[in-house]
Amino acid sequence: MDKHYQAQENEQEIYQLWQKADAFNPDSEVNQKLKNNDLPSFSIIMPPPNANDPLHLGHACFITLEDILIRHARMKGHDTLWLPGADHAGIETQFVFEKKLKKEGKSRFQFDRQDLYQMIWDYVAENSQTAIRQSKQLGASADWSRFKFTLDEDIVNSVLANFAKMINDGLIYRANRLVNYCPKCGTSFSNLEVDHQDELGALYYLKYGPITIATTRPETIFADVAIAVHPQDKRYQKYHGQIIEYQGLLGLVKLKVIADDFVDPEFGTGAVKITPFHDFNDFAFWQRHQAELESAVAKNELGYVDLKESLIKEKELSEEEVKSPAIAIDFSGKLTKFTGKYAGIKALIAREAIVKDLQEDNLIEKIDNNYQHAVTKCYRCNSNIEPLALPQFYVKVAPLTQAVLEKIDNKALTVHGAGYDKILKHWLKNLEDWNISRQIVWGIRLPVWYDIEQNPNLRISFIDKNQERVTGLIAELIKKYSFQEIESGLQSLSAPINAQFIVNKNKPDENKQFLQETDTFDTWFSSSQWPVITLQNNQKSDFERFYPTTVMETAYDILVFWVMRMLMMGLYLTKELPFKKIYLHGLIRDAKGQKMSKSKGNVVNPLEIGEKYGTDALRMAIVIRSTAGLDKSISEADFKAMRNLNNKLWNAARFILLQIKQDSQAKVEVKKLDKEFTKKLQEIVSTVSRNLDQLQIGLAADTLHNEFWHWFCDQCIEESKKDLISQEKLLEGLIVFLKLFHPFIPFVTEKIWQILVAEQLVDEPMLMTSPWPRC
RNA sequence: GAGCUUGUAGCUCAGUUGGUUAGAGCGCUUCGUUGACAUCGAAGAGGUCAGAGGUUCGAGUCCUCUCAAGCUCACCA
Repeated sequence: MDKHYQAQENEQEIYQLWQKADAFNPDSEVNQKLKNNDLPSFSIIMPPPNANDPLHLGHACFITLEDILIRHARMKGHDTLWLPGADHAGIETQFVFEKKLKKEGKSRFQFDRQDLYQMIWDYVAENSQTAIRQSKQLGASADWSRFKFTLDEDIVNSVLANFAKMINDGLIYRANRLVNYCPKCGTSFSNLEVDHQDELGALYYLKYGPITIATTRPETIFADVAIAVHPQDKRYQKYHGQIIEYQGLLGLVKLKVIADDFVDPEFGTGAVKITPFHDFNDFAFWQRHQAELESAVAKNELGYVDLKESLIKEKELSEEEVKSPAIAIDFSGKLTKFTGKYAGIKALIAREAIVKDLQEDNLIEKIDNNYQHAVTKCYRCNSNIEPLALPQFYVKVAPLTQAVLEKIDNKALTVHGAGYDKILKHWLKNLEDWNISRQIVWGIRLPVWYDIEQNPNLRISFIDKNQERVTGLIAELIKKYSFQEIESGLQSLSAPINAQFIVNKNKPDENKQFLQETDTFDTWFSSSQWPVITLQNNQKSDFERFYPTTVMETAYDILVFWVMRMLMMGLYLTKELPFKKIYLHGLIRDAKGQKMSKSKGNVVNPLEIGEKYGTDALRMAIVIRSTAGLDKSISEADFKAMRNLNNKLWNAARFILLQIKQDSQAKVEVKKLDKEFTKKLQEIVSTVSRNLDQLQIGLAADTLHNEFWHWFCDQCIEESKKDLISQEKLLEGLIVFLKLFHPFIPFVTEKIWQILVAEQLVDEPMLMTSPWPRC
């Protein structure tokens, strides 16, 4: 044996040893032999990394924690499965791909959806093997033969079938509401995917005839329908129910004054403009007061009536548009025809022009330029989110969250991680319906079909055979283009809220002209079913054998995105929660406790650390003294210290082997401290086992480290030199420590074990599939 | 506005159902070590466990309040 343990030389070889024995697969011979049929199965579904992501410390963290639990369970004799996978990560991936297109001077609008999908598929395929290869480098003992990707055909079929089931059960419905729309990303987001940032902006006090209102968004005034005031506010009581008139920027404006106690009389002037299609509060107001407002809007008695009148005359307005409130901003973030001369200008730029014109017309009372308020931002690209009306599919969450809450109250679930059980419950009690439609290509397309004869008002855009982009209503376009040309070049489709549709995996009738919905599912809609559908689409008995899974281990920051939704969907689909325990780990921070980020330049690459100090050192540094739910700082010194631990283990083994070889003829003799030694060793086994059973992984690692170094090495080995402890006991101790350490530092322990095998000092051919010490 | 979490050695953090003298790594001081390991060992300095009160035979651990830091959600016309 070398004087120092050389991690780099051994790791690959050892991983191959395990793979050759098929030791990750619960069905393999080695594992069947190890299995204790009295114990329940033990399974973990690996959080699927984004197929496009290179590995970072976050991955290293979950791989290490899960691998520890899995290796421990396997050695204990559970029927053990760790099922790996990858996620297509819809918006994330399409966003990265579009950036790449932009660099090449191209845009997604140049391609029809089939071509775009294929291009992204190829791009992802290039990178997706990297994550698998790197996970293996970290020692992950996952069963790669059961690997699943969210866009695998069988997985997609399950997601589609479950969508149909939910439609039938009345758990999914289509509704036309305001959504969080990012004009830059070109898609809507759920409430969980937007950020609120405080910004210094301006609050404009605009003169609406006799009433002055305060607003931050003057560019939306063209879509106003009413003014809201507080019912008790004496200043405005004489106007309740009245229609006020004044000369606005683009002619005559008529607005109805309505009392509603959502208005704060202390704020601004106590009067608010109501713009239903550009603000969530105003939309809710519109729904509350629709009876009072709708017919007046339809008869063009509210809003910028002159402007609308001229649009009607010029036949620029469809019947449907006349009947509902105006829309001032479109999905590209530009102003619409309802804004007259400002049409086609981007919202923020138009705001400046409009404010200037309002000032010239003396329609601004004052401007407060020091107004601090929260602006909603796209979590992906940080653009301003535009609340826009769009028909979307929603999951009705109340029945699902209720069922989960009942299970939690019945103690069917334990959450490990600083207070996150309470946070989970809070979310389940307050969750709003979930918008699952996304206007992107990279994802699972909704199995929803529109017959174009029944739905002449479908608004579509497609690439024609001359590679030109064409946009319009299907009823008009079908006169000029063949159905086939439209369908094959289709980019996007927007169906009105009253559209008739059929839910079916394939086109419902080949003889009719059906177009498929172009929206794709929110990535989390498929991931929320992950534990169920990965097991259902694997080996025949996997679902019965491994569901519900034992532990869901993941970072706390995706508790609500993923874990909560898996609970809801898993319970709905199978009548059982998808896991019994949740273990949430924290973020890994740098030595100063700062978040790692590319811009700060403090990102640690786990593979570089692995090369420098060994994968075992990396793994041990990540978990030792870590606590569920709390962040952990790691510095270079920590990796070094753990490298030293591995070397210490190596040298302890080397010493014991040297002694045994030297005195190979010596008689077996009981020494003075042998009995005490055995007792203490037993205590360590039971402490570490208990820690691991209770998911106290950081504590288990700390216990092992201290007992091995300061008791076994500093005391026992020294005592054996004084002839107080026998060699047999030391060897026994080494074997026990190798087993206890193996889940944490699998490579160095297995390497030492292989040396013991060669010296015929142990019976089991592999440490990985040897039984856990009895306690 | 509401909720959650954290506060222990110079730094980063453990501390298991409340139970001897509160631990580890790194750093610091002194000494040692040519036969396991300098990737080492021995000895040591360094802690009013944020503060105050309470429960208890006994509190770093449980309860209440205060202070400080961080995170999340909601509102913001």
